[in-house]
Amino acid sequence: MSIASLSAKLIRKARPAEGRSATLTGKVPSVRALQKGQQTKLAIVDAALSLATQIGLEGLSIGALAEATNMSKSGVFAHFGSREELQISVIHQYFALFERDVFFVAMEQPRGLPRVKALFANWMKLVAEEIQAGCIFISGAVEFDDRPGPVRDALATSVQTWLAAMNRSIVLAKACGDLRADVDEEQMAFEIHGLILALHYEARFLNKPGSIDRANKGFENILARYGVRAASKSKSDSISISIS
Amino acid sequence: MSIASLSAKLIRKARPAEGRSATLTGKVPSVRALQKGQQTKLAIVDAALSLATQIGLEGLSIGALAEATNMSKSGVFAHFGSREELQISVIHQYFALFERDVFFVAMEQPRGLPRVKALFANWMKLVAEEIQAGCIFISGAVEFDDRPGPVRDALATSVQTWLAAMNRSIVLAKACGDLRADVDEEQMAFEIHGLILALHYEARFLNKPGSIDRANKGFENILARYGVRAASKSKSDSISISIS
DNA sequence: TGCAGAATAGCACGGTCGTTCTATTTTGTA
DNA sequence: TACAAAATAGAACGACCGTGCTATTCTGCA
Repeated sequence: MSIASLSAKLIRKARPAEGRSATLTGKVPSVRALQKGQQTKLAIVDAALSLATQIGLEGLSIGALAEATNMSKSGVFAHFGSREELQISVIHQYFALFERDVFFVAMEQPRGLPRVKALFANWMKLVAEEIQAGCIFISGAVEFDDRPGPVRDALATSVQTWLAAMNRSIVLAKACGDLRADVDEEQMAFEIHGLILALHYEARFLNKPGSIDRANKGFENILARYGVRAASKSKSDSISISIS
Repeated sequence: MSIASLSAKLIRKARPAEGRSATLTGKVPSVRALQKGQQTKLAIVDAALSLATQIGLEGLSIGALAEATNMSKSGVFAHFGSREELQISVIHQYFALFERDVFFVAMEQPRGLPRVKALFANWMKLVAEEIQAGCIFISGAVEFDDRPGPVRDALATSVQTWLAAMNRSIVLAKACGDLRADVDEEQMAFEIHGLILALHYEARFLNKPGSIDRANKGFENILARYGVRAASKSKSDSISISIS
């Protein structure tokens, strides 16, 4: 629940609060007039997102975006005020998509291992579906790791929110006994993250077949290591002095 | 050995054969005159490499490179004939560096687990040292995964050569009994690759402390799973049919 | 229906990009 | 030392970029 509220914070920031309440109450007149603008703005952002997943956030150009939406450059530009703001909007939009298709769906699973599994499966599905599209959480990290500024900040915040959610699900799984008591949650999250990145790399860049299977197998291996079922084998010596 | 010759092929391709023999024989006059040119060209490529590790291969601009080397744009340009050729030169140069610092050093270790460990350690050291610099095998993969052409080809070839070398070292380790007989080498290589990618991502983009330790721990976990010591528990069935 | 104000278009500016062409300088050698 | 060739510089090109300014069109409400 605290995870949901954590990410909901970001969402609310993406779209001004006035716009939301307006659709509900229909009271404020000047806000209702904005509807058309918001509508095309959303269309622009959608086009920008599908463009950014192909050529990256840095590759996004207002000219190309104008052409893709059959608008003038200045028409597109007016909605954002700067290219950076456009990029940030795209990041927020992608975050919303990520939240909907990966996070919320998985939250329907009961806490514990089922939820962790669902998060990984959905995550992988998104990345795998995007083999022709690319994940901007991954491409953006490379593009902006040496480029400070508001775009990097927005990206880092989104990614960290997501990784924190993943981490929290692991903590919960450990707490409710689905994982061994000595599990280092950060370590486990790190290794899972690695699987996703390797999948994205080998499938998308190297076009290597079987990458999805390897990611799945890797996840099974991780579960075999950290799950309680794995520890039950050596139950006798699981008094576990366990140095590291 | 076959790994070395495999990568040596690439190196030789990077610098024209004439240039090399000239330094040995000193016979051909027109070639000796090239020396100065080759010299500054190498200086340019070095500058380009350190520039590319920061802002990426796509961020490389001839103007910026000219400024960095105190040359004119056309002076720099003349050495390559096109921006793409410059990018390819940078890739080859990085491959040579990678080969020297990661591959050749590790080859001094005896085949088997020691060599696999050395390869991973050197690989990680390069990526970790580059936390302030960035690995163009990683950033380039993202930049060019949707951009066909000679640059992508050069990058993919370099990466695949390296990954194949890593893979081969695992195969050898399995063959000489350091790894369990039922190890899926590709799977193991995939998981190791994931660790490196996660390290690069979390350390470089998220500035998360402890990433190096997590990568090391992840490698230990992989070894615990695939190494014979882990299997030695069930030593009786390690008569090792050892197919490959 | 008419009228504010929002939404969009058109145009131009300064800048950087890769590239080409033509001098000019530098190099290595006969 | 002189000379051919290689190496470098300089200026200019067309293209695209983000952005600001000023019309023009469109929208939604009185």
